[in-house]
Amino acid sequence: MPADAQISRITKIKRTDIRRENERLILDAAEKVFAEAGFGGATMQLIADMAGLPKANLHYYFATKEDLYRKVVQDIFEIWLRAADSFDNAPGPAEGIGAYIDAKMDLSRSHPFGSKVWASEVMHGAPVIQDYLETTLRDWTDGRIAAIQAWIDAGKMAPVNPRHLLYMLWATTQHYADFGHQVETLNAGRPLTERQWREAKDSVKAIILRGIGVTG
Amino acid sequence: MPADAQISRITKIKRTDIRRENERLILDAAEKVFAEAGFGGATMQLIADMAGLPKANLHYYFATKEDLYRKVVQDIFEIWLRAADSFDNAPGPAEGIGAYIDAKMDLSRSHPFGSKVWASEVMHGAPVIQDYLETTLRDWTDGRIAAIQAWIDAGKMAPVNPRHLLYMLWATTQHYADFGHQVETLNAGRPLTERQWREAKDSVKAIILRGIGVTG
DNA sequence: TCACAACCTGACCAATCGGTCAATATAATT
DNA sequence: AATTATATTGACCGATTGGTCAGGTTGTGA
Repeated sequence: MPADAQISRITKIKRTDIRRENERLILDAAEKVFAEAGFGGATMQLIADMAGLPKANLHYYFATKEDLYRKVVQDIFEIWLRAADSFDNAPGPAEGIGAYIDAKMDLSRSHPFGSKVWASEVMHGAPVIQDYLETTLRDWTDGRIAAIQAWIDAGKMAPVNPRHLLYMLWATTQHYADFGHQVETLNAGRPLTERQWREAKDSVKAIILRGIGVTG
Repeated sequence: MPADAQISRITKIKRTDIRRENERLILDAAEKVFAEAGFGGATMQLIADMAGLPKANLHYYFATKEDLYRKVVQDIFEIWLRAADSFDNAPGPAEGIGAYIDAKMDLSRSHPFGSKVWASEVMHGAPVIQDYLETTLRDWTDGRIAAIQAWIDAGKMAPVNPRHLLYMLWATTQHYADFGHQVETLNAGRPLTERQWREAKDSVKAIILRGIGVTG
């Protein structure tokens, strides 16, 4: 019975490992609780229970609830931005936008909690990441708008408003995470299967790519 | 100075008027506070202050915070469903879906708080309106899917997956309410002008209608 | 005018919240 | 082995929360 304990006690546990592992435990639990209850509804006690640590231990690693929340939101934002790499180095909209839709849809599936935390943060006026919106996100958006406009000027796609196209991409792909519960309810209460996820991705890509005048 | 008071004191105030007016005051304030702070972050005191009533008065009209919240969510759901009328009695997808986009976009503009409350409710697992999702919403969705499928079968639009088309319509139109703060930030921090709202609606309609093979 | 019902509200309460802290245990360093 | 830095935690605290209630005010129908 104490076999596990024996083993884990034998393996050397370094200081840095302890910190890294506990911070990971806490951040994962926090992401889930913040997503399911919102910032106001989340409690440090609930996060502690889910992380399997005493509440006081959370405050050892993260001074305040807001600090913990800020870290969760920032982590999500970075993952979210990294999906934008799909956009770059693409010869045309079919590849660039197609790959971006795939990447964002995959993120909605793999990081549903993070997506909800982000949505909640923005919905409540972005009290924590307002500066990111005004700097990083604005720059990123301007860059992609320019890229899309270049495709339009090159005759590679229909002359749609690039900004609203971006909004449509964000909204549609994140819908499958943020409104995942609704999607699941309308799917006989069952999560989307592998096949259904493919169908969703294909449907979104088909409508949007045709919508911007790109033949699949 | 007490002129106003005089006037309002002269006009007969009926019992039913009092109840109706106060419930309206409370519901409007609640919708805004729930939208901006979430259910957990909202406080009865804050709602009371915004409504200009003592906190105890709120509990006279709504027994609990959850009762008040439930009423807010149900009201939004009905308004939300009513926008679906645009869909009906339409000869084809160009009129039906075009009008639906217009209606939902107008709702995002006129009822941004309600949209956020709904989004928040669904994101948190629909603890209050789960039964509505399983009955009313499911029926409504099935009906529209059948209508879209009929259009497809009649050769009036491209053979896209009707369900995912609906999700795209919901996601895109509500994005302008739920992520309104982000949209505003990316618009130099200013709310969309009348002209910009038209541009948004036209862009969404253009991409989607072309995306489903309907020539504008 | 009167009696009743609806409406109003300051004061209060138990429960829960985020956060603190002193005491202890564990690992790293010398 | 001794010392120091890091990690752990139960117990605690002031503040805030949703909700209650007794006692008052106001409208209404007889």
